[in-house]
Amino acid sequence: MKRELAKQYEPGEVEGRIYHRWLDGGYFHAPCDPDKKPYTIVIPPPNITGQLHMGHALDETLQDILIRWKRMCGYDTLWLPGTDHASIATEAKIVAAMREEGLTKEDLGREKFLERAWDWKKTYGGRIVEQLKSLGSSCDWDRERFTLDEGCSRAVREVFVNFYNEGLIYRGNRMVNWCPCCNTSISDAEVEYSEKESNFWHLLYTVKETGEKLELATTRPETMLGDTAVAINGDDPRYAHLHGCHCILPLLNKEIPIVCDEHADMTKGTGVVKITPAHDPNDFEVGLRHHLPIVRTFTYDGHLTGKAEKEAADALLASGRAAENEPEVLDCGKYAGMTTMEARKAILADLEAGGYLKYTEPLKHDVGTCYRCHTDIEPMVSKQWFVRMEPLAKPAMECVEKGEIKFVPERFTKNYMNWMKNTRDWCISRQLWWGHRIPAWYCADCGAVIVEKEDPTVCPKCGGTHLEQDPDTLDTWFSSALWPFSTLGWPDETEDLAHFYPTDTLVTGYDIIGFWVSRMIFSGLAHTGKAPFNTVLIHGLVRDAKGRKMSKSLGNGIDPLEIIDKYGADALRFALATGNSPGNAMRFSDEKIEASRNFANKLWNANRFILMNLTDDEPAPHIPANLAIEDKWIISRYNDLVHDVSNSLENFELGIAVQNLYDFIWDVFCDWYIELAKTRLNGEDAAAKETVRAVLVYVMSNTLKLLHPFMPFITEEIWQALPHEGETIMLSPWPKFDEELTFRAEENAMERIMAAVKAVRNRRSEMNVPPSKKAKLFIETKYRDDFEAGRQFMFRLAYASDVEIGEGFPSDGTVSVITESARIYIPLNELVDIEAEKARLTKELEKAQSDLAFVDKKLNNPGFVEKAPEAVVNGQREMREKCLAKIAMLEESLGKL
RNA sequence: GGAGGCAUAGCUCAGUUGGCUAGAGCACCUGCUUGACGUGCAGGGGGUCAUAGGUUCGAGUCCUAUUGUCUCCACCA
Repeated sequence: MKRELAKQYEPGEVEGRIYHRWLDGGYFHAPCDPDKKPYTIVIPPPNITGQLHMGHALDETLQDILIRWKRMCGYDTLWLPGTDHASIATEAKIVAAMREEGLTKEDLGREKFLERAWDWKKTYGGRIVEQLKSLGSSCDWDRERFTLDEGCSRAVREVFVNFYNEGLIYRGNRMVNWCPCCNTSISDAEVEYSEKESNFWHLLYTVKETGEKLELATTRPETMLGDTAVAINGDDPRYAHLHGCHCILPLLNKEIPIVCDEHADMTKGTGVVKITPAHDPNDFEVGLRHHLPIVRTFTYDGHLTGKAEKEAADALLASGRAAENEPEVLDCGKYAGMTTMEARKAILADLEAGGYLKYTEPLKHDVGTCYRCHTDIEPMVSKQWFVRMEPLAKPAMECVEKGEIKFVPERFTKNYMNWMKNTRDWCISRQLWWGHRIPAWYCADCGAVIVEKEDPTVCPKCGGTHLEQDPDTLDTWFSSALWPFSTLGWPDETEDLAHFYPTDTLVTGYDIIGFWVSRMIFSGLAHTGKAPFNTVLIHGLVRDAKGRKMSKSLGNGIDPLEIIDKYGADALRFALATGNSPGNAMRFSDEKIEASRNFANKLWNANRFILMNLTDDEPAPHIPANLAIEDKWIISRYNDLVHDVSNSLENFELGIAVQNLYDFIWDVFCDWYIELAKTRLNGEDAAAKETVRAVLVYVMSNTLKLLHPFMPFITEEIWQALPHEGETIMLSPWPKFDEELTFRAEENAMERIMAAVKAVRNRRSEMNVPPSKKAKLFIETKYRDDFEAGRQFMFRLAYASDVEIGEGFPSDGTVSVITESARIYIPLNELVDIEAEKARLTKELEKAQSDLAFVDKKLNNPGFVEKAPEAVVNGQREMREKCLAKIAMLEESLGKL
């Protein structure tokens, strides 16, 4: 039982050993026991390409705290882990690696490419999982999932087909955000805006009918070849005479109509706008309203279109199978094949030469970029698959309005609602290979579109066998949206699904409320009829010590693995939980992690002390008979701690729970109780020794349980070394607040003794009396019993050589120390300066009198006495009594001098 | 343009439904080989809680405005 512990805590040696013991014990596995209440969290699946960063570390720490706490509370607790295939991110990395070898996707072909991708997943997907383990995450690894595994893929297919049949998924030509670097469409949510320097180019288009020059400005002159109209506002008096007229498009000498549209804002610029339906989201809408031709002039990889592209498009249009809004393609002639930037230069040069460029105005504006590669986004009309959002968003908003899902902190509800309200149809197809392939087939014979759960071989319309599957894959977030139920076996009605779904708490950063949280909510409601979780706990981002976002480009990222290596996973977790309040950003600094490491070490040493005092056959934790006053005090304080920590956890106030634990362990237990305990431990009374050992073990082992969710490794290691019952602290029952363990009278008595100790120390320190110089203490008090009980502590804690409790002590050659409950004379003869004593006591008296005045002001206010809660008023009355007592003693002492 | 956060000690931040005269860590100053710990112990200095109003018996906490700062969303011919 008894074990020597090292002088300093060495996390490296402990953590791996303990984690394996937990794994071997199967403690993380949720049994799916129908008799127990479930508590479920699904992990936000990290990307397989990812490396553990501080954001993950925070996210996982918060989840593990909740999970370990609920598990100890007796829930059938499931923390379901897994990873995300991260289509764009992964594909981009593999393509980049292939480029090193001089290979392209096309060189390999789809099948070989996917083989590579799966190899990649095997290598790196495992890495992030191992990193999660090093944090101490108590995930049920038996249930680990991957968004592209068989089950998740089946769920994706089910959802796609159902939505398609319900008309909630459709395919069409729409304006999408195109990334010419990733070569794929991306959703609105995936566009990031950043400010860039550019220009307004003021162009002149000639009006055919009047010959006048119409001035308009553009930031994107390279799109002008695709202009199919010029818009003015119908109410604009400046251009009333132009209704029904036409412009001659420069360079192409093409006639295009002047249309009246509300999009043209009279107050901006000249009030004239060029309309390029194929390459601008607003212009696309204008084009639809006025039935303008849609003329595409860019290729999907960011070049200007030429003869080949035009011929292909013409053929499609001629075939009669083109979808609605199928764009025409322009052969851009001399500009064909140029990149958009090259084309901008060439076209501007030609416009200037032709006298069509009036002037250039410098401008800073926000440009949309791809959130993965930060290439400028090209708005393009393109044929894609979309999810119709309006019918899905409605119930998703209602469910949050009705409180079925609660955001913590609440203010993020607004964020969510805002996103849901403004969202447009979700573009879900991606021109990528790594992902869930769209389950749609096109019949080459009749052009039918077939969307089915099983791969079709024959066209159901014409019986033809020339079927071709859509080459595109789905947005990564399409499968993540199903994560809370696809991972539990949906669409099958599994036991896991019945028991663990809906899940309970979702923990994530505010940055993916739109990407992920909202999509899980509408998906859960649409497919399972239930909200996928009841609480969304939002945390902020982890920033560096200067408050900057940690990022690769800044190179200021702190690697959590290095921190674990140096300080231990417990210290990292504790640092991340400390001072963390929901939704707020937190900075990570060396001081913080060092403070946490020091705390772990403090805890470790407190237990070294306990262990070195225990006997070889120390009994299991229990509350012994014959408790001393200080035992009742610490047990009562501990009991309050149980209440406070439990309460804070219930309210997701993890930072407050951590603070409570820190203060109790360090200030209350170590700095006071252990010191108080030494008196008996070093004494000769065997029975008293037995009692104090039992109290030390009882309070410590239970406090370890409260701390366990935050610092799982060290608490397990110490708990095992102490007398204990059960295999692991992980599965020991969470302490309960017990009315029987509240001893307020003893708490008050101890407070009086401790106040006296502090006052003596303070006085001695002020007078520069070293601890080695002991002095006798004369104590006058009306709490005689309390001080009799506490007299023994005066020797150790207040440097007393002797203690006398009584009355009428001499004031000559002594200093008097006055607390609310006692006057203590310390004979320090040669050190005493009567004048200084007078001055000090006078100052204290003034302070006490002003304190009294402060209290009286409140108590003399009828409004306060009538309206404030009784407890608050009584508190003030007690305070008044204490002030009066102190004043009386101070006055008496001054009188004696 | 819309929405939201933050503003508290030299620094980084807590402060739970308004209720003892505002706390912690770090830094700073003074003591200490106190038989668990110097990653420690004891003591100390340091804040008119951004500004101005308001509600209330009572405001760091709630409301309004202002200033500074950060973030998100939208728009940008």
